[in-house]
Amino acid sequence: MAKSGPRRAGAPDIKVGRSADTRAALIRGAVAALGDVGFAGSSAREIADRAGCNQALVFYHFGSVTELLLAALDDVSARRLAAYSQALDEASSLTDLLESARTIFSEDLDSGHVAVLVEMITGAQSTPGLGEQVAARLAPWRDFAEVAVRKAVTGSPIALLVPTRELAHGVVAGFLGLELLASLDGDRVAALALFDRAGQVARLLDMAGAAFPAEDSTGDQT
Amino acid sequence: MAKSGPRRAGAPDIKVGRSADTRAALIRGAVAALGDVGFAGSSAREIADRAGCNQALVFYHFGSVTELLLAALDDVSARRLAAYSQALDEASSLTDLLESARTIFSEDLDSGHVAVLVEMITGAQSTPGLGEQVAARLAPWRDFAEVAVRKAVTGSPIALLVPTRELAHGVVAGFLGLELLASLDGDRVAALALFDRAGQVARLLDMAGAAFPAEDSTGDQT
DNA sequence: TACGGTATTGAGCAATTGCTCAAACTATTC
DNA sequence: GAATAGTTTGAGCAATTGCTCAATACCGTA
Repeated sequence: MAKSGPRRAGAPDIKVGRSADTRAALIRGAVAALGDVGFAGSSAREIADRAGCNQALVFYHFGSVTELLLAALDDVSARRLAAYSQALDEASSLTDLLESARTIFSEDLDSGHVAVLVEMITGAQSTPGLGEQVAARLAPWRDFAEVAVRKAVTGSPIALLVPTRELAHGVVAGFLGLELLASLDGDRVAALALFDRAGQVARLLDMAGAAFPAEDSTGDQT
Repeated sequence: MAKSGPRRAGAPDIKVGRSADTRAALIRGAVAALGDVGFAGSSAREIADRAGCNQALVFYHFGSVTELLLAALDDVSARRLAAYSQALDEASSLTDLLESARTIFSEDLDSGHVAVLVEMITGAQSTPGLGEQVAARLAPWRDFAEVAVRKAVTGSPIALLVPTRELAHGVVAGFLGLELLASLDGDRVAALALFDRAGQVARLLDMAGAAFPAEDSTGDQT
């Protein structure tokens, strides 16, 4: 939660007091609940129990369960976005960037942050109107993607695609130990994409060749 | 008013009279409900309304809502699997097979069958134990994959991967008009896979070259 | 027509949900 | 200590859920 900057306006200041701790605890409880029992199971009482407080506080501080879940999404999304942005800034090559993104994503997986994104994206389907709100909350990722594209060379927003593709893969492959889909490891997905788009392999390979001069030598761009 | 007839259509008002008809109507209602209001919204009353019968019939015929949803999954899965299997039998080449699979998948998308699979896979997460049952119901796909692998040449279960990859893509990209992810069209996903796995491109290309003697017939943009 | 089993219905129960509310607690300032 | 504002609590309401059940409509058969 890097809140750097001398003066940063824009964040709506809420009443400061003991309530800040409660808010934080509720958000942490929401993140934990989303990971453990999913979107459908994340009721006000479930979250409040994990936060160690009364369920009425959910409505006192956030107005509704949905708003609390969106706040949790914001929290996780901002944390992830900040990490990827920093990796983008510090990367000296695409290979470098890819490696950083993969490390960050792995950490996010362990911490359950990926689960929060997946649950909010998928769970929003069951609540009319929530999908648009989730999309709005994730809008900063698109801005990030544009920056990443400009910093990259090929027009492929690789820095964005890494987390989103992994997310897409995780959504299906990670579900409930579903053997069929879980058996599709990354290599097979890549192989599929190749076979599925065999007609475009040559063109893409040209691009890949430009971006990756050799397998282990890092082509430097910036 | 509605006459009984085994005509699969979108009209949800079906008069029930006999047991078999009621069962079929309930399954159709479940398929429609899963597509329209998702897993969480597919309650017994919601499904029964779409089937034009009383909600108690859900429990009379299927024992529980979950069993009805699983029956709907079976129905859709069997239909899809049969279509893909026939395409696999009749295909004279992998390119041929790929084209057939794509056509079938497109039809499944329009008919809402893909939505049923997605909803059952994703929604099962919120019900403890349901994930394993969904996995068990989808087990025939793995057997199909093995047959497909044997009939193919490269060891890549392309006929299976086509629907599952499209499914994975659709799960994320199709969600609620989520602009960020929806902008990831197939070409970009393929491009990502290439960039992400640049080190394996050469090996995979060799396999592709063996599998696709003449690949330009797909008419895709080059 | 009467009978017996099947299919269907509406009412209703227990549990859970999001959410409200009045009372009670806490911390700060007089 | 008292007043005030902010925070927390437990009870409770209306709606919805999965599911049960007794009553009844339906249908083939005797």
